[in-house]
Amino acid sequence: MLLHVRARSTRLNPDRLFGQVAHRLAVAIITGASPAGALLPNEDDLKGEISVSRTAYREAVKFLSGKGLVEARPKSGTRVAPREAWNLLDPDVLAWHFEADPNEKLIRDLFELRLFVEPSAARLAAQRRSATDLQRIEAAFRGMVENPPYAERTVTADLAFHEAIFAATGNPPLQCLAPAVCATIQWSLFLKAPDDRFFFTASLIDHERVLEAIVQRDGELAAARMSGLVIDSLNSTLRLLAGRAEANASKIA
Amino acid sequence: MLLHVRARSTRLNPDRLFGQVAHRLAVAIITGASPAGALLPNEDDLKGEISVSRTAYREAVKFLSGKGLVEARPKSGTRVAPREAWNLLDPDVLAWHFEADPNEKLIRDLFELRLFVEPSAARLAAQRRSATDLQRIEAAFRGMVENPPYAERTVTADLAFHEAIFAATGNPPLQCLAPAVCATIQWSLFLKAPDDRFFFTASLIDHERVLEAIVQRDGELAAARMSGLVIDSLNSTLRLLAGRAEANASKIA
DNA sequence: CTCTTTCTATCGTATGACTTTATCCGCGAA
DNA sequence: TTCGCGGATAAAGTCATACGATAGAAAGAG
Repeated sequence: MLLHVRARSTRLNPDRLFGQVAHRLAVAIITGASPAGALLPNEDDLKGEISVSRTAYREAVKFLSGKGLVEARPKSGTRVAPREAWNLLDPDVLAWHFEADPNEKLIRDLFELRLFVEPSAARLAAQRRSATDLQRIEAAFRGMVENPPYAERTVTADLAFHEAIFAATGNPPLQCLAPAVCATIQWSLFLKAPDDRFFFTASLIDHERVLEAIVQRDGELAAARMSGLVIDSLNSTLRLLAGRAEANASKIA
Repeated sequence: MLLHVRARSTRLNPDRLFGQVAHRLAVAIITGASPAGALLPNEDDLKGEISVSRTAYREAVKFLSGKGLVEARPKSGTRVAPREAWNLLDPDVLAWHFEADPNEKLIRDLFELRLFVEPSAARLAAQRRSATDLQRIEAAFRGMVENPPYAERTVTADLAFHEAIFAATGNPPLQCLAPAVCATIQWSLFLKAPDDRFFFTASLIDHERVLEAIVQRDGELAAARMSGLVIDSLNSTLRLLAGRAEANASKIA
């Protein structure tokens, strides 16, 4: 199941050659085609596998090593790092994951993480938001209302809504979780795209209630409502995943 | 105030030349010596500035670009990325931050993040821990008890304690926050090192209470106690920071 | 069988040439 | 004057090649 959900803020330029190499290697690693501890194709041999110079290859490896996916030790070879070392919160790594192996466990784990951080972020946002923070959140919400359900611009607005809340916390390390959260949302919305409007309306109401709490500067209320939003979103996403699994099962039978 | 707290799990090999270059660039960026949007020294010009080949320099840039610190575009040059793009949760970036500019705001923000995620992590750990998970947590706690306060091994055990709790959640994306949490702890312990034993004993009790709740598989209790632990730790760290600021102020006066 | 030496494969670094691309700037048309 | 087009240009990107350093394997000595 290969999905092409483009990451919102990827650091990898796919136009560049090294970027393509990095992408190929990353997908191979994440799918498990190259298991942990496996040696990557030798820097000289790789000419045969993929026609690319050592320079481009090495730069790709450096890029991946920064994300913990590979581990290059002099002379002994470049090895795939153990899964624990991967930076699963990195936007690129997350995007590759969704592309390569978007299993339910990952979705659940990410929603779990959302459930831990987004309500807290909403609380802080309600307490600390500046006027411009609020404008940004409101503008994003309007974008969700004024565009058709599941349209490109609606999704963008949804992501902007959540990102703006993180931004309003004034906590840069916390804000670094925004890309991961957005990637999760984006992927779950992608699943729903062709679905009926019921969830969309419900989600809209959830968002509005969070916004309202932030307007009122009511931190606890904002946190509680954000919890509700995330839980609703998780439930509908899981239902769709179950539907998919069912469809696949019947297709096999 | 340059501190040399070595990061627990850094991906950068300081023995290698490109690693040193990456480090230099990173510190310059994080301190603000190279402000956002600033051009990095030209790939050809840099020969004059630092005596290193283009290859090594480019690999350093690739490494940093993966962490969002810089952004290279043909013709326009390699620029320092805006602060929002930095991955502040990356172990390397965090380590550079502590080394370059360990200001109080960052500490507060990181503790805030801890306060959001660690209690939740402790809850999950209590609910889901396996026997081996528990052994790991207990072993770490023993390491804290059996070694002298603020000794190298004690600090390591403290970090291992928190990391083991994250590991016990069985949620890989959540586990990716462990390095950031550990870096925070490590830095705060570094501050306290020469300090009296009162905080240490208090902290030990906090840890023991968390452990106990996890043993009992009481999620809510574990979460509550972890909150207490983090808050205690924050308070003592802030007190020490205040003490430092005072000392500095009186030194100036 | 073990220890030591040698050897080789592989990464790290350096260099120069060439390619691609985005920006700038000037020209000409509307 | 303004706008749009296109070429010049500078900088990053890519490639090929070469050499150094060393980890780990293989071979040899005891």
